[in-house]
Amino acid sequence: MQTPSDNPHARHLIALLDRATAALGEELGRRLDAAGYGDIRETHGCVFGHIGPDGARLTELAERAGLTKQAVGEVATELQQLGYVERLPDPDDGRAKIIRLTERGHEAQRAGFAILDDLEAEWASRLGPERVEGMREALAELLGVPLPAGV
Amino acid sequence: MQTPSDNPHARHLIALLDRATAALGEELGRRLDAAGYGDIRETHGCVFGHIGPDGARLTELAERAGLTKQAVGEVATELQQLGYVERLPDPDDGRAKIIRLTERGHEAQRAGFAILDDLEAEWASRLGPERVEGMREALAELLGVPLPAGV
DNA sequence: CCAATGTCAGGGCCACTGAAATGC
DNA sequence: CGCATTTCAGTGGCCCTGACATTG
Repeated sequence: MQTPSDNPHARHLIALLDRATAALGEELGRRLDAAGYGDIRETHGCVFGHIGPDGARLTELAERAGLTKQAVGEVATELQQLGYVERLPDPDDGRAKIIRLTERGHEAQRAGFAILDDLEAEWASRLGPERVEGMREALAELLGVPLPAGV
Repeated sequence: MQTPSDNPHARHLIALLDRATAALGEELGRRLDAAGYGDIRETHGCVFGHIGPDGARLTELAERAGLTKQAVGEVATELQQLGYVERLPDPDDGRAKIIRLTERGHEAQRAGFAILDDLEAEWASRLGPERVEGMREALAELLGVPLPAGV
């Protein structure tokens, strides 16, 4: 199954990048499921992936994820019902609410990040660490994402 | 706008790969639009990206794209209405139909591939060709996509 | 009065599952 | 008859635009 390479498009970066993203996403989902987080889907990444220990505002999350406030708000509501986040009034701004991970939310985030680290390590063991790091640096440079010097 | 890097997730390959895919896809759309193909959307790639000069069966396209026959069939119907493909009965198999690019369809496919080549060349000029080729080879190896020796 | 925050309502795109008609 | 190919019908996920109440 999956795309055979009997067509020229298979070599295009957009195809390779897309498939690689999908491969990581699917495996992440599988392992999260196996780890007891079967109710977490890929969409939820717009919250888990951009929220820090102190929580964040909806607007902030939406900006970081490149999505609308409405879209992220819907995800936040779902994660709230699942018990992964809570909404607290912002003491400094009556309009805003702080979206914060619950204890279980923190566990899920750590589990997800750990799985992603594992997957990258598996890639590194297949390709050699330099090639994986070369890819990360190349992508970060292209996208303008600063990678901290120390790792 | 776009994802700031004030969170650890920004360094994860899945985030970088996803953003890179989106960046290429959006720019492809913009340039196709500018080239007079404003009615072609990203979804159409499941046909344009996997169809050869002799056309292909629906089942074949679906397999290559990793989508269901129904999904690709809907795209094919839309592209047919737009005049980019035609459906011909398969002379060897009464059940099947051959989906083939029309003349305009071929032009569009060539235009799209040329734009993707241009975008990759622009990346190469920013990063150095070795780094882009290194990325392509790394991804192809990870995904099991054989890259032809020549090039 | 204007801007920012979050939410409600509605819609569109996309790809899925299920079921059917036809031909091998 | 079993299986492959295509298509019709229905559904759900996901993210959008627009409008609104509330607060800074």
